[in-house]
Amino acid sequence: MLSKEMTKKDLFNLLEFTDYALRIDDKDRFILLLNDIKTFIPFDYSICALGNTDKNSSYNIVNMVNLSYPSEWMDLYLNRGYVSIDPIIQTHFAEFKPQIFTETYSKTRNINKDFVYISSDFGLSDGVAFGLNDYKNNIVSLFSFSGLQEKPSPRHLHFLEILVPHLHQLFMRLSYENKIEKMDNPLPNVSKREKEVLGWIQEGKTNWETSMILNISERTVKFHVSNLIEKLDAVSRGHAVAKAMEFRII
Amino acid sequence: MLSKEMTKKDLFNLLEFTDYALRIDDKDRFILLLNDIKTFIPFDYSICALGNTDKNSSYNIVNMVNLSYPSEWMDLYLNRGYVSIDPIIQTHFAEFKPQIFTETYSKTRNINKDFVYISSDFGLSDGVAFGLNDYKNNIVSLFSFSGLQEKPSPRHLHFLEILVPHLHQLFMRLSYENKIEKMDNPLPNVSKREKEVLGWIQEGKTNWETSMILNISERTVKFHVSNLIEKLDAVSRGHAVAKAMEFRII
DNA sequence: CGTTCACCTGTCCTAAAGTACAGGTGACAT
DNA sequence: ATGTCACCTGTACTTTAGGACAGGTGAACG
Repeated sequence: MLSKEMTKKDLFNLLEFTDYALRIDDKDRFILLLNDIKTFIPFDYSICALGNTDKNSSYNIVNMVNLSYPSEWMDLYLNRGYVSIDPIIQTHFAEFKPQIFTETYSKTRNINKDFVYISSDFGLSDGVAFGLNDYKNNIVSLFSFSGLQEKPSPRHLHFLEILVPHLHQLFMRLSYENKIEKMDNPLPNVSKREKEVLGWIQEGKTNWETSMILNISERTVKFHVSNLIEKLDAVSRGHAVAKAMEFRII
Repeated sequence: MLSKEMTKKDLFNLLEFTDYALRIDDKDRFILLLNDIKTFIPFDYSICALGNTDKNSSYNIVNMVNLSYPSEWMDLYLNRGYVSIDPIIQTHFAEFKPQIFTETYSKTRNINKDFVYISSDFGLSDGVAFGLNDYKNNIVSLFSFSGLQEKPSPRHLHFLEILVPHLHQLFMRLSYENKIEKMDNPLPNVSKREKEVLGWIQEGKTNWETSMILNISERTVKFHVSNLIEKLDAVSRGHAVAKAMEFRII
């Protein structure tokens, strides 16, 4: 698959890109990196999402990072529930292969005309969508680049083929580390003292032991634990620790 | 840093390498990948390790994967505690930069002659050591390639400079996911039923609720919980869940 | 100056968790 | 055939946890 159209400089740039992808550790730099793809493929808008796929072959988007899609379009998209009629999304989670928007649109029957017209109005008429399927964890990523300044060429697709696995891994890593907030799922706001208490619960300390360690009364520890259980929407201290660990609060 | 000595084919191979590194998901393939580095740099022996560094600038090796170092040498190395006198290790965790064995040896004062002679007997007289420092998590990786068939050239070092970050990330990921067993820390052997119970504790269920779910008596649930607490070296159900999550048993 | 919020403390009571001791079964391997 | 192991169950008892009350302080902010 060593394409002749790729220059040595291209390959070097790609290699540098993969190196950056390893080192990035926050959402902001992730966004900058995604923007850098413009040096390979000229596009105006991009967005990426992680979707959970479960056994009954349905999906739900758990994470979405909008880089540059117009906010008016995003509002429309989310409010009108376009996520459930978007042919790109549907095809992505069903067939799971790279797509060129226009090709998918022309293949899709019963397509929602409004969706196509309005997206076209926003300059999103053509684009490419790529992603990876992590079968082990039932997670699918989707990277969408739209507002292309030229028709997607095999060279562009080849670039994406190389880049997307790195983007996928990076996106997964940042999501897993809660560097990217989940949709409709803001992290619980746990205070400093509560985290301390949580830490000692995690170590298996009883309320009394924790009270001795922190030099406060046992009652106060119980108070913090109660608040933690409520904040974390848990039913017991053990549950609270488990959820806090899931959220990577501790 | 686009070296002229690098051919287009080299860059392409490196790019393919980075792609493989993303997809690997078990220790065996990790070892195969490390072995593939021979196509870039000819060596006979290699080994890699992860070390924990704490505040007081000491270190301790937590993970080690020996690919091809002679087992007799490894036995000697571990039994005689060479890890604490090995100049390569000491320099790695102190100065933290790529090393060429012979250079480090010549710079090191009070060097243990036995160590150098014996390692030389095993054909490990020259080699290169690379690694990355994850300051955020206080984890350092070390990749050591020895028994070089030629003197390490700038080209070789450049290859490693590109490869090592990918190896580091892969090694970290597999260790984190417990795909690579920790040294002297075998994973507790938790039975299937115990895992079920553990899962429900994690969900915050009480013993009685769990007994209803699993169709067994509450006493039996308590029995399993007790065994879990013992196996996981915990002091309470909450602690057991926390430890199980750390070990990635659940 | 009132409001909000993190933090702290108390009593009383019930529901869980956890421990000690003492058993039983069936599967599978040496 | 004896042993090991995952799995299951019981009674009786002590310790913890957690909820329902009802308060307190000091710091920050508008």
